Amino acid sequence: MVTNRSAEHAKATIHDVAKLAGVNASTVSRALGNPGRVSDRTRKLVEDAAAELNYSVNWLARALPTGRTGMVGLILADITNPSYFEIIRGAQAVGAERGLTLVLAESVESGSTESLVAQRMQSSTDGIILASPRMTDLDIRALNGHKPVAVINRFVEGIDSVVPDVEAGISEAVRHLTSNGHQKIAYLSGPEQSWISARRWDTLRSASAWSGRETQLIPTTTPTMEGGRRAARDLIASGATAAVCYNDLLAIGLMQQLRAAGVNVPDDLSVIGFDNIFGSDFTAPALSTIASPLKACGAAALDLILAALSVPDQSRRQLTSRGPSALRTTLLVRGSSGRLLARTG
Amino acid sequence: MVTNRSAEHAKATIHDVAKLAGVNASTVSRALGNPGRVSDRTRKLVEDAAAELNYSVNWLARALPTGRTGMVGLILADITNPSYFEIIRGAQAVGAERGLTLVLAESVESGSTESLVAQRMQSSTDGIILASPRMTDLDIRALNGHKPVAVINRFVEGIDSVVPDVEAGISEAVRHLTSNGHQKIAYLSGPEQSWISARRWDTLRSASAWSGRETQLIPTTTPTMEGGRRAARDLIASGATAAVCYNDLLAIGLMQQLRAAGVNVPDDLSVIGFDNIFGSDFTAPALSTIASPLKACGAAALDLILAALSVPDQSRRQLTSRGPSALRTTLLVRGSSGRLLARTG
DNA sequence: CTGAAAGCGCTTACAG
DNA sequence: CTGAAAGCGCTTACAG
Repeated sequence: MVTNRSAEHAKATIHDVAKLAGVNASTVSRALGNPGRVSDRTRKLVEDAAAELNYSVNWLARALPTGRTGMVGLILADITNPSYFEIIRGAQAVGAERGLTLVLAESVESGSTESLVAQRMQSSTDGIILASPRMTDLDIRALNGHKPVAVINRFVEGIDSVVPDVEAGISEAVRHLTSNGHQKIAYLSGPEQSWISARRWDTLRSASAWSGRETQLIPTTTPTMEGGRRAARDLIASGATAAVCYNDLLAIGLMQQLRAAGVNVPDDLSVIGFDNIFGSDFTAPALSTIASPLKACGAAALDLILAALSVPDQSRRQLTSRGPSALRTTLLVRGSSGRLLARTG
Repeated sequence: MVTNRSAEHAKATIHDVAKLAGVNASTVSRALGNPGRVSDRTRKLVEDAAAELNYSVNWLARALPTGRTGMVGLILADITNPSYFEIIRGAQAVGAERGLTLVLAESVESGSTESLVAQRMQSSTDGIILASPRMTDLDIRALNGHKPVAVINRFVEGIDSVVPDVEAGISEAVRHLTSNGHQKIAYLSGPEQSWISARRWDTLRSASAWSGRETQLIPTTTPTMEGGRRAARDLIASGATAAVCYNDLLAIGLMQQLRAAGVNVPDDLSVIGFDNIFGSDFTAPALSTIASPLKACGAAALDLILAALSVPDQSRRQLTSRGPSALRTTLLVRGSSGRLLARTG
């Protein structure tokens, strides 16, 4: 198969339409953009000419004078990680609805490349959403200088933030574990630069302390299944009978390695994940997890950008929730957590 | 928390840099863009000024005269579907490497909205990748008029196409099933407009016929887990003892419903999926599936765009492969398929 | 090597 | 209601 994509008719511009319709280019612009600021007759004329020439606006060119690109950037730490898919979906859904398209980029878990990518995106987007940012508060605030920025899973002073309420889900989890006889709870942590991981750990620790339970931090190398597998040894050595993980990927990898090591879940050890990602209910046993309203977070972040765009120089909001709300986390008890059997001591 | 995002210093332009450096704007442009076409001394001058003003190029403005936006569009049928994640990853990876960023959009399985979205994207991207397109060949060719287009999972005459070789995986699957005693094989189909689904069905049918096996098409409503659940009844009624599914989502949903109906997989019925998506090995039993090199497809598509961009008006290529190659499909036998036990008869 | 000019495709006050 | 002009921030022949 051999074909040529010839130059054909170069794309029609506003001037071609103007010539065909017998009006000025500025009139074409108005007829197409602000109908109502033009007579019905000329609007019809222009529309017909545009249709005949198969004209469609050049969004890039429009963006230069207006300053509006119609795109919003979404930067993720790792495109591979299914936790982000729901965030993408949520943002994409409200974006599509409001005529905005998403521009995707990835920081590969690095604060500096995140900074770079964000800077590059800045000129071609109307705003940027940072999902689980790895860059410093300072850099984030600097970014916010020219175009609105919204962050997910982190509070940054002066920046629109959407953070699900972790407390609800974590205290449910602690209650669930304590009522099932667990005395020592481990936390498989996320990346060092992750604000939300620190937050989850703090919350878990205080909730456990409040119930008189011991707790231990188990560091991990990466927030992936591989990271979970590698942390299994430390977990077993810790003597904890339950593990709450920074995310489901860690939890799933952990379960794989535990099984390989002959540790039964949940009889010997309870495992609880975070996020309720796609597939977390496929595992055997199905993974208990603290569901995070990821989709709602994505949607909320886009809403914040939209709001900042329509009312510029306004005070920033921070979205989260106490009590029943779209942004609460909740515990999903499935098969991987429960009463301690084998190693009760 | 209340802060204001003040106007601050409006973003520095090339003219600000020019003034500070004491040169003409065109010189700044050259110094920053084509170093070498400028004296070392002025280059240094310009660079210092740019650094002092924290100047960074406006990509939008640059795109207008050059015609290069630095973005490539990727249109998916359904962002929700994990099958696409690897395509995104593959494209994203080579994009990042070559300084291109991905713009994402979704057609929600509709040819007409796909067309619309593609048209809108056209002006702000250097090229467009259609992953499993739902639009007509005609529309795709029209799209290709101005900017390069590449399609994945479909052959379109005159358009760069990347299609994994389905035959390898499907004939492996048929061999696997026949050697395990299956006489009748069903195919749970994908969307009507899906070229690749038709292709898979054709291939399955002829491979089965060649082995003297019967085959039957089972239509589905949507290529999702829900669609798989809904197709279970028809499958059971069909009398087939093995089902090959258009994708893993269908297969996983199907397995859920079969279990609910008391049908044992794989003893009563073998199930084989397509794609090897994330989580397909979490199921119990783990899903046998025909792995598609999705990531390689995404990367290949981006490569084709890049090639078309660097050598314009060239003849189009169609990537696929016979024999050992990055674009072959292969059968992954896991727990959901095997020898017929219960209903052998 | 560098400056001045024209232009990329659009929008938007400003007159009339 | 409509036209002519200026401008968005950049690039790139064209002179010199």
